[in-house]
Amino acid sequence: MNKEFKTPPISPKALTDEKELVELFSSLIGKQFTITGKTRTDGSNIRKLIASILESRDLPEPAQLGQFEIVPPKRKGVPKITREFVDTYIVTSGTSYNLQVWNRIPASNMLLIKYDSGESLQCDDVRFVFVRIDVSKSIISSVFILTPAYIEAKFGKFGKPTIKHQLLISSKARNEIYSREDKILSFPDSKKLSYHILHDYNPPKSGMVEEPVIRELYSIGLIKEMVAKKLIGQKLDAAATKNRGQALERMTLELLGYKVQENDLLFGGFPDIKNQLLEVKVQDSPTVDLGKFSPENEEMVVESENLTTFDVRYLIALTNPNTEIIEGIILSPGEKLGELFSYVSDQSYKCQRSIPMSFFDKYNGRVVFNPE
DNA sequence: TAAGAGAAACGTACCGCCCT
DNA sequence: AGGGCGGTACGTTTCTCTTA
Repeated sequence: MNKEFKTPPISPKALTDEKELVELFSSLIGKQFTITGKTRTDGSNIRKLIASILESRDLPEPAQLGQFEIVPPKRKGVPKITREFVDTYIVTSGTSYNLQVWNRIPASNMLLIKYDSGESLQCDDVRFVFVRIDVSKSIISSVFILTPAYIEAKFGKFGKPTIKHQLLISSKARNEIYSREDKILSFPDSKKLSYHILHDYNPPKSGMVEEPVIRELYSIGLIKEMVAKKLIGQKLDAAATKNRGQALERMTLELLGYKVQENDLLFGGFPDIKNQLLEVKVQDSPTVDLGKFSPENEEMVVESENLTTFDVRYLIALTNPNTEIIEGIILSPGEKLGELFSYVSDQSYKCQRSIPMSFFDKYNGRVVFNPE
């Protein structure tokens, strides 16, 4: 996408008005667009397509450097097509569309661009451009230009922001683990746990989703022997579950002697195996998605036993992306993770709003702005 | 300064629980 | 039963840093 789009317009008044955008986008209707199935790629292609339409004529005049300030750090939450204050979304099939807005509260008046003139562009000024694809014909069937206020008025408020923490394991660290004899990098349990937990195996007394009791937790050393060593070289069959995280969780549970129930497996609590205060993660890219909880900051996990994210044991399986075979394992209490790997500094969050597909169906073949 | 490598960002699918 | 909501998974794009 043209770098020009990154510069905001000289003034909010310079933005192309929505009526004109409707005209512009009308050329897209019926145009061929083939979905690759790679979500990130498709989203990017849609953005490029919209950008190409916008730059087919004169863009709004750019703001001069130094006359404005981009408020959020690293321009997080600022619409990608900043010059026109447009974000693009791709709508395909299904019964409802899950609109996910990243790193800003969509309908708020939070500042995104602050001009020296005193003017500003805010979250609620962003224009949402939805491109609806008819997947059976691989064509664009309609385009919607909607404002956050309209979306909230019509479909309800956006959900609460949900945070996602990430951890990075560099290829250097990964290779160091691969080069070890047993392919396992492990650390002792936190002090709080170490005095009480089990070092010798006894079959579990309770179900995997039940609150843990310190005295019945298996030590990291024991987990290493019973689980980690056996997992090395195993293949995570992604086809079977479509979800390798669950495949790993299942294998771990079986190795520990827990009865595996499908429902329990799908229960997305924290940590995954609550009864063992154990979180299992699969990683083949450098990024590990930690979800809502992160041991970057100490947070209470089990109130009754005073256990925190620092005590949670993380089992991270390093897989070969080509073969899906586990080639290394990290076993560490949360408190140590930060010493070994780096946290993504500021977390990202998103706000969601589902929109029934019937809404998009109503305007087939048209380009509309805040219809009705 | 350009290319390549590494780090970071984030778009979309999908899932289960909860409420109506 | 069905939709809304909170949440996770996945993996590519894109930004940024490093190196030649």
